[in-house]
Amino acid sequence: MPTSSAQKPMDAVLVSQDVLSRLKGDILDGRYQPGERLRFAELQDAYGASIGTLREALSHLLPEGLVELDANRGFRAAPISAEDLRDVSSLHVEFEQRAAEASVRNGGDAWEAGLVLAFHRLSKIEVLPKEERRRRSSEWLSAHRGFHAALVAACPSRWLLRLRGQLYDHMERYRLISQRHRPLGPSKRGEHEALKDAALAGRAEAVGELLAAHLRETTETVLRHAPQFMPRSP
Amino acid sequence: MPTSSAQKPMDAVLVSQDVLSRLKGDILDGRYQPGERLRFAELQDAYGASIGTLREALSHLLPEGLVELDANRGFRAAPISAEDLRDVSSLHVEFEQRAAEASVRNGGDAWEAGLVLAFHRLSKIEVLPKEERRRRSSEWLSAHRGFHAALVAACPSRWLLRLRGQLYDHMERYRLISQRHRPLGPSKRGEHEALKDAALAGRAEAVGELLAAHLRETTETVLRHAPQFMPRSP
DNA sequence: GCGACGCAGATTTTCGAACATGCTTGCTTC
DNA sequence: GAAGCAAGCATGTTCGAAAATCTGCGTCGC
Repeated sequence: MPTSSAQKPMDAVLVSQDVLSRLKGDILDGRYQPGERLRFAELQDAYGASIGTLREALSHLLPEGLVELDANRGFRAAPISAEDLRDVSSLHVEFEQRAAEASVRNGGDAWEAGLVLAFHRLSKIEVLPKEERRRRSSEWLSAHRGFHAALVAACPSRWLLRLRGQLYDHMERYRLISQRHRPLGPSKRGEHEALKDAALAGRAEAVGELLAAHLRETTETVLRHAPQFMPRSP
Repeated sequence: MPTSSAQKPMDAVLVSQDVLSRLKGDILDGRYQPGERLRFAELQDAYGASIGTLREALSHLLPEGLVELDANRGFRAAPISAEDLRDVSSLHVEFEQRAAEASVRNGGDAWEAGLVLAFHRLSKIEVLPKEERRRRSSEWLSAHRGFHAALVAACPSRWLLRLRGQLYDHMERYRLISQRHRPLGPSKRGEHEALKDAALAGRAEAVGELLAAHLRETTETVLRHAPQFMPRSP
């Protein structure tokens, strides 16, 4: 059941786009239990859109693998499993690494500026005390996403970026779901800074290795807490 | 403009699913010009479904990258370019190769049976004279898709398979679009047979290499004819 | 003559209601 | 008492029309 969808403003031009981004955010947040049925009546209350519009948004999420549909039984939030997590993670690490290395090798002034800006934004939140960081978690989420996006932004392969994006979403979902069942971990500001510095120094291979380690550690943490929120044993 | 959507029966339980598969097929076929606007009035005539249902199907195609949407201006068939083709192709070759190798190493009896069956179905069409093959191209298309799907079916990574599928679709689109501007090439029955034999013999690496060569050659052919159907120069 | 304004017409976007389907419950029957 | 059936309810699916938006064209003013 949806606790509440925290977002309220619609910056999107289209209602369907607005609903889509809020719905997607809520699924990534774990506001809907994996496997939980997504009933239109509840969705209408939560997002204030008609059934048709909701259907459109859910159909968009279908090929991304965030919801599932069985005929005449409606939509469900996609299930999770340790096996799926390992699958997603291993591909995500690889893609993120490849995209980042290509990005560093290809990046120009605009890319550097974007990276510095994104790091600054993220850093400002990560230096705060743990309590404050927890309160502003949605801000951190957006900044963190922005930083990693900025890092790979100069990758010339549009398709690598697109696929990376899909995998990033699913990893974020696992991360957020697990975070509801464990205390907030320590800030990773140091790792992000090292990433930024190596990237600006043009050390593509170093960036790739730092990134892989950074991501793998996160996956390990999530897997370690898996028994608390996963369907069956890992 | 849609010449005509050849399919007629709806085997799907849901109208929206039926419309989706027909629409997707027609876009892959190049029945809609890349970049062409997809007007609801025409779509209603062609598929006999309401606007809402069509919108649902188009929304599904959005994250797959087969259509694009700009606010209040409707949907368009995704554009194509030589650059995009090279991007899609290089990732597709790699994924197909990795999935196939993993599949061969992992495959059991059911996989072997499926592969033999799929090859048989494909082979029966590919041995026909060129004229006959041209007439039954949609049958060949389905059989060809089935063969390559059977080859990678035993790959244990669901995500590798999913991403491979997305790339396969886009490559098929380029292949079909280019085929409207060039004569039908020679049958590739030999290559498919070699692929099947190597796979059944468990020679994973050989399968990967044969497959990569097989796919790269197709891409080369398409690129060679690119000036005839691509927006600007290759 | 040129540009801005504004009125149709066409098109997209959104909604609410009709229709179909699946599920549950209570009844009947063996 | 249990199995099978049927009616009723809940839910998903599809449609057609209303509201909002854009586009093209003619007109007016400078």
